[in-house]
Parts: sequence; structure tokens; C-alpha cells
Amino acid sequence: MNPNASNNPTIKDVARKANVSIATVSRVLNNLSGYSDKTEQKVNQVIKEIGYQPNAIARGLINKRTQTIGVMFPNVSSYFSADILHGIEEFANDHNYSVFVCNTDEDGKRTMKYLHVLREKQVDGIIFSSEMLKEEYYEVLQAMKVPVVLVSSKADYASVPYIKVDDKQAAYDAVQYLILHGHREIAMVSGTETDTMAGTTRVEGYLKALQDYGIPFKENYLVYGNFTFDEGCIAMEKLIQNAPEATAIFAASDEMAVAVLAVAAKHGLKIPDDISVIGYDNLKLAEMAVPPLTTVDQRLYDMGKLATGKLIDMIENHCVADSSIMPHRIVERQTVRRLT
Amino acid sequence: MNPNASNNPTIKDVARKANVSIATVSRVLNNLSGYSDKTEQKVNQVIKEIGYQPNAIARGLINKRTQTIGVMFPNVSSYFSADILHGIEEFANDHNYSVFVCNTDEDGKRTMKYLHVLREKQVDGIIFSSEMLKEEYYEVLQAMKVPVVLVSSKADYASVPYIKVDDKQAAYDAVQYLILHGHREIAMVSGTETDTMAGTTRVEGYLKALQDYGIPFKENYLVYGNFTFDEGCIAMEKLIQNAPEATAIFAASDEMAVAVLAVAAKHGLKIPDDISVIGYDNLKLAEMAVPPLTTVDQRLYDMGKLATGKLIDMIENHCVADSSIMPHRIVERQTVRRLT
DNA sequence: GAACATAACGTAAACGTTTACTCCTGTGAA
DNA sequence: TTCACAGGAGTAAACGTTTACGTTATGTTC
Repeated sequence: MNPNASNNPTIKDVARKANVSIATVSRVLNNLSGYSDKTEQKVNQVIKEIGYQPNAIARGLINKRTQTIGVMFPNVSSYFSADILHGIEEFANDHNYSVFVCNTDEDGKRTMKYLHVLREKQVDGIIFSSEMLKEEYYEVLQAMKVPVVLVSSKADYASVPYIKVDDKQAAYDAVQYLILHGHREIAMVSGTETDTMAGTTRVEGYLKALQDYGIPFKENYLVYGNFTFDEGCIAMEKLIQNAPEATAIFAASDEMAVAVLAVAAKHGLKIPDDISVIGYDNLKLAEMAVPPLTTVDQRLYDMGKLATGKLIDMIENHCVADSSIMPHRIVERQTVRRLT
Repeated sequence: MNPNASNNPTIKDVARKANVSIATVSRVLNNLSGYSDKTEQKVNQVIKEIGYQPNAIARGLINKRTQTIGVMFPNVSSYFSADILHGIEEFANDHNYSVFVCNTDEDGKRTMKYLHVLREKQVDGIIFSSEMLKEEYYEVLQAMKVPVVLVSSKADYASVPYIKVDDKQAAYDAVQYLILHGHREIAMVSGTETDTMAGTTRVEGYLKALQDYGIPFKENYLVYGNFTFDEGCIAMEKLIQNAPEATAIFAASDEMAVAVLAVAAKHGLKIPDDISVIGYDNLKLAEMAVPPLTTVDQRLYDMGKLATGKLIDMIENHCVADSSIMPHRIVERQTVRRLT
């Protein structure tokens, strides 16, 4: 009588049926040495027969490794996160890691809860995406003693590498692109005003480009959104109200750029005839826009992959990876007009 | 000397420091009965002091429950999946489950690999999204003995509930909406021809509506894409070529509808003046489109939540949940013109 | 004050693996 | 013939929990 009929078969069942010890089964499972070809075959045959699959939980308990990483996003469903997640997922899976997704909502409480859950679940590493790594988070991360990498974000802790583009330079390039196309009345729809990561640095790039080309900055040309479409719409409305002379707009995210397009259309403004627009991110969304959006590409998918590579390296080699500045480039589509 | 200095503290450390047995610590941890207020306080104090957190892996081993579910998508980064994932993630987290994301790429091999990984990792349940549940998958799912629920998909297995809208009816309603707006030359950009789920059923709805209103079906009015923007573009090009008399187009996904918009614009066709368009999904993308896309809403986010609710119910109550037909509705925006 | 219930714990087995040790057997060299 | 050694295998401890069961002390009831 099988003493273990209803449950999934365990290594014990295999051992019994193959007339060997569980140690031997374990050895062939992990292809170590210490068994003859004959037993190996016998064991493998039994495994096939009874459909045995190792229990990763038991494995994790003794190995203190779960082959699992956690990924934290401010908003999983944003089109921005989706690309990064895709890269992470793919790389992780190819290297035999599974990924827990966490949606922080940019909420401290939620984030802390997730951090604790991830600790309890014994993840081998954590990727923190597009969000500030607050002191508070860093501390529990330290306590967990697991590697962390930041993507599309940055922090000044030696032990946590980051991957991001040079936001200031990228913004500079975008604005310069506009300038080189003959624009001088350039407005900006910035990201969150308090975001020192992707908010203020891009504004700095904008300001610097203006300055380098001797274009005076006008207060009313700078409005803030929070990177989303909805706030992008509001921002654009303000711009139409307060800066009707602008001939071009630099939006700090593609979502907001698309919002600019939408609101412009609503007001009967033609793109790029009446106003030029350049975005930031190069989401699929940019391609889909009408007209297709000129934007700065930051290769989100690759950033996800790269981040995961670094993380796994840190996990497996107990080292700390270098940070990377991701190259960016402007992809020209049809929303910027050359002024004659 | 602390015998466990470098590692995370365990229940043993707590027990030792609080001068109780590990059983007692476990009891207060799970707030069972069997200890005095005094010991409870002492234990809790020690827990705080040394920053103890339970090890979910060890727990999982003995409880045979991991508080973890797996979610399979054909493409995690599609704007369609993103909404569903968001709903799933949120509901799961609120009920103390973590979620593993899996990206199948609609590839049988990959899917099978994931299924095995999920089994090894001992997930408590699985959500299968927007993909056919092949016999092959069903079998290993059966062997795993974990609950499964389908979202935006359907299968005829009594043990696996599904959540979806009535695709045929929804398509019917969309086309009827066009008809009631005076259109009779209605083309369709369908989803994958071989997809009996979201492909052919929507075509059936289209056909039925035409029939009910006495409109003859024209072969050249029906083209196929695979729900994505790129194939939507190709499909629309075909339509412009082969069905220039069409006054309205029903697209089987918002992505394809947006492709229709884009290609139309490219050809100088004005929406909705020259041609009307209705989509399917009601993604955020629909709102973002220029002009905003009229489409049929299928509440993806809620479907994700509902699916997770059902799954957790099945996990915790060892029952099998009912299937649900999600209500759909048409959300009117600006891509359909009333023909006079 | 005996009998008994109950609260408050502790002991140890169990979950499914991995792995350090140990043991046996056969082979080749001296 | 003896010895060393290696290959092939088993035993048992360990990972960090939960929990069935046992034990002790403290009432409570008659």
C-alpha cells in the first residue's frame, strides 16, 4: 500500500520505489557524483513514472536560496512599468528565477508591508523601480541582507547599484533638438516637482539647454504634472492658457506628451504645424500616437534585463555590481516641425 | 555568545531570549491560546528587540500553503494584460497573497516550463489569462491539484471557472451601435483567426448584427490581425485598399482600433468624419487616442480582482467557484459619427 | 482534602530537502 | 597476501516552522 497516495510524490517515494536511499536520489537530482549509471537510470525512470517534481520550498529552506526575486513598482499597470517588467521577467525566467510583482502605489506604508512580505518569503534579491529609495526602505533592506538594484532611479548607497539614463543630459538633448529645429519658444511639461530623480533633473536639462543657446527662461513656460496622462492634460490646458506663444513643448514623459497631443487636438491645434512636441521614454504608445511621437528613447526593456542581470550576479557571486548609465537617443517621428 | 550572530534571527532566538519554548513563541505568533499575558508581552518585546520575522518558507513547508499564486499572461507588457495584472496584484496583496508573474509568449514550451516551476514553488493557485487552456496544460494543472481560474478566456472543464464578457454579444452590441448610428458599410478588423475565444466569437457577433439588420456581409470587409497595434496597421491598410466604401470599422481590440486611427490619419482620412471607428477593451489607451476612442468596456481591472477573489475562495474553502460573465458596456467618445 | 478540570507551558515529531559522515566492497599496487 | 584507496551507497542531522501530546501547577468542587 502506498503510504502517500493523495499527496504529491516526494523524494522518499522515489527512493522507496527505486530501492535506494533518499540521499542517492538527491544526488542524481542535483547531478552530483556517487552513484552508478545503473542506479541513475533506475532513479530517473522512477521519477518519470510517478511524476515526481522537487519541492522548491523544502529546497529553499535548507539551501537558504529561493530562486526568487521581488520587483517593486509604483504602478505595475502603467505603460512605463510594463516594459521594464517585461525585461525583468524575461531575463529572470531565462536564469531560473521567478519574480514577485509588487505595486507600491508610491505609498510608504504599502512599500514597507511589501518589504516585509518579501523578507518573509525569503527572496534572493529585490529590484526597485522608478522610485526614490527612502532611508526608511534602505534600512530594512540592509537588515534583510539581500542585494538590491535600482532601475530608472538612483541612490547614493555604495551597496546599491542603479541603472538609469542621464536624465539631465537626455532632457538637454531633447530641448536642443527642438532648438536646432528653429524653436525658441519652448515650453516644458515637467514631471513631479518634488521628484529629484526624474522631475527636477529633467527641468535642469531644459534650463541648461535654453541657457546654452541664449534663450531666456519664462516662468509661465514651465508647468508640472506627475508623468501621467491625466495630469498631462491639465498641464497642457494651463500652457494653452498661459503660454500661447510657445511653438514647441518638451514633455517629461510619453504619457504626458500624448496628453499634449490630445489637448492640442481638442483645441484645434495641429501637430506639428501649430505646435511641436517631443516626449520622453519611447513607449509603444509613442508609436501609436497620431501623429507618431518624436521622443527620447530610454530602452526600458533593456534596462529591466540589465538590472536583473546585475541582481543575479550579486546574488550568485556575493559581489556588488556597478551602476550603469543607459545610453539614450532621440527617435524622430512626426511631432516636431522645422521652423524656417 | 549568540550562536546565531550573522543570520536572521529565528524563532529559536526569540525563545531563548524570552526564556520560553519555541512552541510558545509560535503560539503567540499565530495568536492561538495557551500562554499568559505576561509571556505574550515578553515574547512580543523580544521580537521587536531582535527584529524577528517569521520565515515563510519554513512555514510553507509544514503548512503546505505558501500564500502565493501564479499568474500567466501571453504578454505581460501588453496594455491589455497590465490592467488585469493590476487588479490581480491589488486583490491578492490585500488578502495576503503574493503573485508570481509569468510571461508565456503564447509558447507551449515556455508555458509548460512555467507550470512546472509554479508546481515546484508550491503556489496555492494559478490564474490563466487571455489564453486557451490547452488539454496539455490542463493535465499538469490537474496533477498539481491546485485551483485554477481563467480570466478573459474560457474552457469547458467543470473544475475551472472563468471570467469573461460575452464576446459575441459585446461584438454584436458594438456593431449594432454603428448600425443605429446609420452605418451600413461596416468593416471589421478581427483578432486572430484561429482564436476561438476572442477571435471567432467576435466575428460571429459582427455577422449576427449585420444579419439581424438585413445588411449583407461582404468578404472584403473582414480582415484579421492578432490584436496588436502592428498587425492592426497592416489590417487597416488592407481595408483601405479593399474596402474603401466602408463608413465604419469595428476593431476587436483597442490596440487595433488605435492602429486604424493611425493608419487613417496617415492616409489623410479624418475620424470620424470620413470613417467611424469603435474599439474593444476600453484600455487607458482609448482615452488617450486622438480623437478619444469609442469602445466597448470590459472592465479588465475588475476582472482581475474578481478572478483573484474566486481563486482565493477556492484555495481557502476547497470549493470550486462559479464562472462569471462580466457585464460590458459601450463607452461613447468621439470616433463614431452619426450618419444622416 | 481528594478528585478533577483547566491554564500554561514544554517536548518532539513532522514537513521535504541537502549534505557531512560513515560504511562496505572491490580493485590495484606493493 | 596485505593494504590503501576509491567508488557507490546509506544514515542522520539540519533548515525554521507548526502542532499533537505530555506535563506541571493552580484552582474548583464536593
